[in-house]
Amino acid sequence: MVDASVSTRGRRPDAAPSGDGLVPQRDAGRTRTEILDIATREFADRGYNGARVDEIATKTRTTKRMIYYYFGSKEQLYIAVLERVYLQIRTAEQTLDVDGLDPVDAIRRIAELTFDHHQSHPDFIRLVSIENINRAEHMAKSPTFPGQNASVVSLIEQILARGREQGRFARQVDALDVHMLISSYCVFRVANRHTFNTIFGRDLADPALRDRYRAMLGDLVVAYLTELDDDP
Amino acid sequence: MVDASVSTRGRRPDAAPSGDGLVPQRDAGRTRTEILDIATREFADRGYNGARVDEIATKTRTTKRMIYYYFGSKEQLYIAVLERVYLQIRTAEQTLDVDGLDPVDAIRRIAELTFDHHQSHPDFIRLVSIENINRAEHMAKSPTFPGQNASVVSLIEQILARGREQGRFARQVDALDVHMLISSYCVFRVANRHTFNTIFGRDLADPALRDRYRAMLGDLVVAYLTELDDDP
DNA sequence: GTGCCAATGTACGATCTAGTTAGTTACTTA
DNA sequence: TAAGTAACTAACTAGATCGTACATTGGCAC
Repeated sequence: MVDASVSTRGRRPDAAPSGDGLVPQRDAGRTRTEILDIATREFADRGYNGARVDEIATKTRTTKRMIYYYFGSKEQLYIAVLERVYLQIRTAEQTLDVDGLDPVDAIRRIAELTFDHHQSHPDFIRLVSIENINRAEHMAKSPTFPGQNASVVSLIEQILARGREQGRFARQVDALDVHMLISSYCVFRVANRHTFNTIFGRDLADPALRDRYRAMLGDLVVAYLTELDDDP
Repeated sequence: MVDASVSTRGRRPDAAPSGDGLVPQRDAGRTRTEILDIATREFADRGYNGARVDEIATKTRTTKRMIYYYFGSKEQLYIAVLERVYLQIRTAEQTLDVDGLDPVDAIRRIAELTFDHHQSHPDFIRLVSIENINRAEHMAKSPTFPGQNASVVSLIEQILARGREQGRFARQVDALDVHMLISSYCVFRVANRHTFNTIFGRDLADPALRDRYRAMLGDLVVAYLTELDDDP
C-alpha cells in the first residue's frame, strides 16, 4: 500500500509544470484528493455497505485500480474519508474566539457554531451516523480519533468556570455534558430529518426554520445553565 | 453426483417426531413471528444493506424460502420489522397517564418515558438511524407511518396549555418542538454512543450514568419551559 | 535520449447474495 | 379416509461486487 503523503518522491515540488504550462497528466496528490472527494459523497450517500467501489471509480476521472493503489481497500478509503471530515469540524472549532465575550454570549456562540456547521455539513452527520451503525469499528482502526476533540470541551469548561465566578451560571454542570447536549440537538435535526418529517410532517432542516431552531438552542442552553434547581 | 430418483428435495432433514400433538410442526403465525424476531436483530445489527437474507434464514429454524413465502422480499421484510418496532413505542406512549399531575411533573414524566424506552430499546434506535441513512425511503412505502405518532405531541400540547394557564410555563413554545428536544437528547445518547465514546472516552449509555442523564433531561426541559426570555 | 519507476489502464476471477424453481408433506375438513 | 392446500425444503441461477494480475506510459534524473 502506498501512502501518498510520502509518495512525492520524483515529483516536481509544487512549482510550475514542465515549462509548457499545461496541467500534468499524472499527479498523485490531485488524483488522491479527487478519489477522497467522490468517496466522501458516495459513502455519506449510501453508507459503508451501500457504497460501491466501482461506482466511486466511475465518478472519478481515474479507475478503480487507483483506489486500491492509493488506499489499499474499501475500508481504508472509508477511514481516510472519516479522518478528513472530522478534521474539518476540529478546524472550524479552532476558529472560535470567545475570550472577550460575556459567558452567556460565549456559550451561545459555541452552540451556534455547532449548529451552523452541522446544518451546512450533512455529509459529516451522515458519516457519523453510519459509523455508529458500525459501532465505530472502522474509526477504532485509525489512531487519529481518540481524545482528539477535547479542545471544544475545555473551551466550554473555561466558559462555565467564568460564568460561575460571575454568578451568571447557577447550575453545577459538567462541560462534556453541555457539549453532548448541544451536539444532540444539532445532530438530531440533520440526522433524523427524514423519519421525523415522514411521521410528523415537519422538515427540521428546512432553511426557513433555521433561525427559529438556532435561537431555540441558545435559549435552551442558557436557560439550563442559569436556572436554579427548583426543588421545594 | 445426484441420483434424481432419490432426490432429497423438500424433505425435512431431521425428520422430527410427528403427531405428538404438543407443538404442531407447522404454524404460520409462529414461523412468521420467528422470522420477524431474527430479522429485527439482524437489520438492527448490520443495517439494511449489511444484513443478509441467508443469515437471517440460517438463524431461524426455517429456511430462506419461507422469508420470501411470507414477506416477498428483503425490503418488505425490513418494512415489517420497522412497522413492528414503531408500534412498540406508540403502545408504550399510550400507557402514559398524566391527567392528575402538575404540568411540571407531567412533562418530566413524558421525557422520562422516552428516555427509558430508548435506553432499553437500542434496536429501535438503530433501526431509526438506518432508516434515516436511507432517507426514510423504505418507510415511505408503508402506509403505516405518516402522522401516526401525533398522540404524544397532542399530549404535550395539553400539558403546555395547562402549564401556561397556571403560570408555570413562562415561555411560548410549540409542542412538536418540545417533543423534538426530548427525542434528540434521548436518541443521541444511544445512537451516537460509539463515536462519542471513542472520541471523548465516555459511554453515554452506561447504566451507571443513567440516573444522572435522566435527571439532566428533566431539569433541562423544565428550565427551558419555565425560564423567562432574558432579553433586556 | 535513455533508463527507471511512479502512476495509470484493462480485463478478469472468486465469491457472495437476492431471489427462484421444483418438489415434498403435515394438517384440515368434508 | 381421501383429497386439497397451506406450509415447508433443497438446490440452483443471474448478476453484482471486491479485489487483482498484468500491461502500459508519462515524466524526472542523469
